[in-house]
Amino acid sequence: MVIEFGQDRPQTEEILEFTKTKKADEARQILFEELKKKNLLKIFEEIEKPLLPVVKEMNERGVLLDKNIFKKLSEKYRARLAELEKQIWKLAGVNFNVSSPKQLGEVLFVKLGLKAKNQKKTAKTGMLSTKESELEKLREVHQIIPLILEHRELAKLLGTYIVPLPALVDKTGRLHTTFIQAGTTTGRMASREPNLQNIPNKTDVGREIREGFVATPGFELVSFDYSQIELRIAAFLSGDKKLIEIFKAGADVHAAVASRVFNVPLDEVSKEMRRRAKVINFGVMYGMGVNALRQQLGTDRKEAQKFYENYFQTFVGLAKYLDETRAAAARRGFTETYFGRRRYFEGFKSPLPFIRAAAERMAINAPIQGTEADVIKIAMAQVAEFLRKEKLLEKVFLLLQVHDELVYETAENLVSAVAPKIKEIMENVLPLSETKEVPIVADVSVGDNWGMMKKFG
DNA sequence: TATGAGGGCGCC
DNA sequence: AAACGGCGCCCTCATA
Repeated sequence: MVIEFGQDRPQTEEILEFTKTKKADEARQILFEELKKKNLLKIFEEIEKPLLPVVKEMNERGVLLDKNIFKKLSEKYRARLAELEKQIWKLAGVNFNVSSPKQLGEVLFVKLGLKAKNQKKTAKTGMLSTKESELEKLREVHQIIPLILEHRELAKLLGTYIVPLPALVDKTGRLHTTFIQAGTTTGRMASREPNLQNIPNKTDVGREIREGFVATPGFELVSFDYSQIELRIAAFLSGDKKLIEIFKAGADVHAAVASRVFNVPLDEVSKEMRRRAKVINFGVMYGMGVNALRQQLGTDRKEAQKFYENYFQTFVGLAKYLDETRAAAARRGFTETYFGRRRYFEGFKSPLPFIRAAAERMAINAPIQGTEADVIKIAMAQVAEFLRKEKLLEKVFLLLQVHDELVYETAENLVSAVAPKIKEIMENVLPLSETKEVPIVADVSVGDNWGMMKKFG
């Protein structure tokens, strides 16, 4: 029997229907047989099961919001948005809904007649796209463009975070998401209603929103961030000698990669060289091809091709690993993380090359992203166990998990004692003996709110 | 008024 | 055209 559930939180009735049984006990048997068959009992018993109460507690604790901050931001950005709209309408010579891609496209591409040489079209309807990367191409062409981009950013943040979030807090001012433990195909968790795994962080405006996520009085927020964990995982999964050496040396990984690929001494690595290395370092783990690389780097095809080749000629172990992962996934129909978590694929059976290529990219990413998910899940449960043993359950609370980051709320007087312990637990889920000596590192920061955190230690 | 598709974008 | 993995949610707009 091939089980294809595709549901992250099935109700009991749905489980019974799915297993075609009437009794919960029988359904349980059937599901465990399936786990056994897929070699997933260990993942369930050792990673997911101990995590169940931890996720439950995290959902129930919630995070305190400062409504005042949201109110101020709301007033400020509503006003700015109105200003922008007025200016945009004036420059366009017509009043229209700036938030409507259809109307905006009409204004930009027909009325104003703007067009860059590589203006992309949308996938389904073939209209000229107004997405940010396309508008960037027109930034210097017309003064309306920067106004639209600012409008986009503010409208997004206002509509998605600033207005909705404070309306969702409970009587005590706390906001509760639902973390879904089995929310993704790779093993990562998901967060819903609201999603607290995509709170803005990139721009200054975005970070202001994080300042509204505050510590309970008497507590501090303490955040632990795995540093470049996916790339470290790629290094030890692939066994790539050079990449492993880079991490063992503990230097700036993107700069070090640039130094190797461009064949220049570390101190001669330019900003641009580092930027390019960073793009490909990330791209590799997503199965990026030359074309996507070219697009991201903003270079021509030839240069991107050369860079791509240099990269894989430098990191031959990584190249070999990626090839083998693709091949094994196609042959077996699934991939496995370091801990044995599987992801199954249908795409390899498809006659359509595009579908098979998509399956290959997913197969490249799944073991890396999935191992990251395994590691942080193990850490969450181990930290919880530590807090239990040390009788710290009323002093330290896990609030959020954001894939490679854990945010705890810690009684002020305990931060300096507890933070190093949590850091240590996180870093030793995988000891050096299991990572081919690649260190797993977590950076710690502390603050009264999530927007202004200071490096700890 | 409710629903789903489409375009778009926030995070890791 | 898409061409880079994993998510959830917003607004618009057509349709029921």
